[in-house]
Amino acid sequence: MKLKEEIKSSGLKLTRHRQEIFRLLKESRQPVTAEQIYATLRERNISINLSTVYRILDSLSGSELISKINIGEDKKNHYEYNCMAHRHYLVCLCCNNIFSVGDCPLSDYEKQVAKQTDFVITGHKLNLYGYCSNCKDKAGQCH
Amino acid sequence: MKLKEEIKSSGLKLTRHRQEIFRLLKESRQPVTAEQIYATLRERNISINLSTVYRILDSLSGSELISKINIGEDKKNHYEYNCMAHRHYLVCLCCNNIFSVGDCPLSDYEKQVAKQTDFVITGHKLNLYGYCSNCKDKAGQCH
DNA sequence: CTACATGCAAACCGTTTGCACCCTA
DNA sequence: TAGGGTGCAAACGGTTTGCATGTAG
Repeated sequence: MKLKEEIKSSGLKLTRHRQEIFRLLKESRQPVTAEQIYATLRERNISINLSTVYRILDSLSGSELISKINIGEDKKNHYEYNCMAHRHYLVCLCCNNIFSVGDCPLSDYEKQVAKQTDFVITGHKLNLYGYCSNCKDKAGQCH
Repeated sequence: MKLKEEIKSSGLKLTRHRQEIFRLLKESRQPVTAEQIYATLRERNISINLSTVYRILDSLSGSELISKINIGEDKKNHYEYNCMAHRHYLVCLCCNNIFSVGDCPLSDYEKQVAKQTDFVITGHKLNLYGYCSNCKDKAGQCH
């Protein structure tokens, strides 16, 4: 489905800003923050307010067009196009970029923990930390 | 080692407040937030300021007596006695309490992802979500 | 024309910091 | 008594909100 239809069919009004943000997320290979989106749009001479960025991210998440992810290292949220797949994240401790990983080794483990703890387990989050291929050689010099 | 010695031997001055907070964490079966610590101390008629709680949590973490954990669901940090073991967390979506889990199934997976992505992986965080044994029956009624 | 989108400024909430005073070692 | 610990109030940073105006359908 085309970008515009995706937005419309989720019941949201089609706005210049919504299109730009949704496109940006759809084309980005990595989850990004509200600030990053804001900065990118302004570089492209698209005038927008930060709170509008947040509101748009909210409405797109509400319609499940994108997902909000909470890595928790810094306090900033990240957002990515919602491909409807279960994902894990790879966080670079040097450049702070986040990469998505598709496969998941955990279904057996969930069952095992459920048994041990008497929890009903409904999901999980797994983040891996390290140094990406760009940063691995300068690991010592990072923040 | 006794509580007081643990604090002293890490180079920190021994204070009423530090003792109380460290003891509270050591005795708690669950990771807790700064606010929870603050509230508990005041219930016990120990007068303290929230910023002091944060400062003590900072210094205890700095000395590795406790660890700071960043679950990321709410934006609050949690703290727990540092048992020096690698841990994962079980978060109850109803009462928001956090439980620690000891065992970890991920070392093979780390190697596999490292190969696929050309990352140097240094660690990971795994959180499981669900309903604890107290809450599992009222899952529908939670926030 | 109406309901939702937006800009702006102010509020929010968890956490941190500056400064004056206090107390442990 | 010196240097770290503490209370208080104010700052901080990411995010949210109230209100007046703008715009898509």
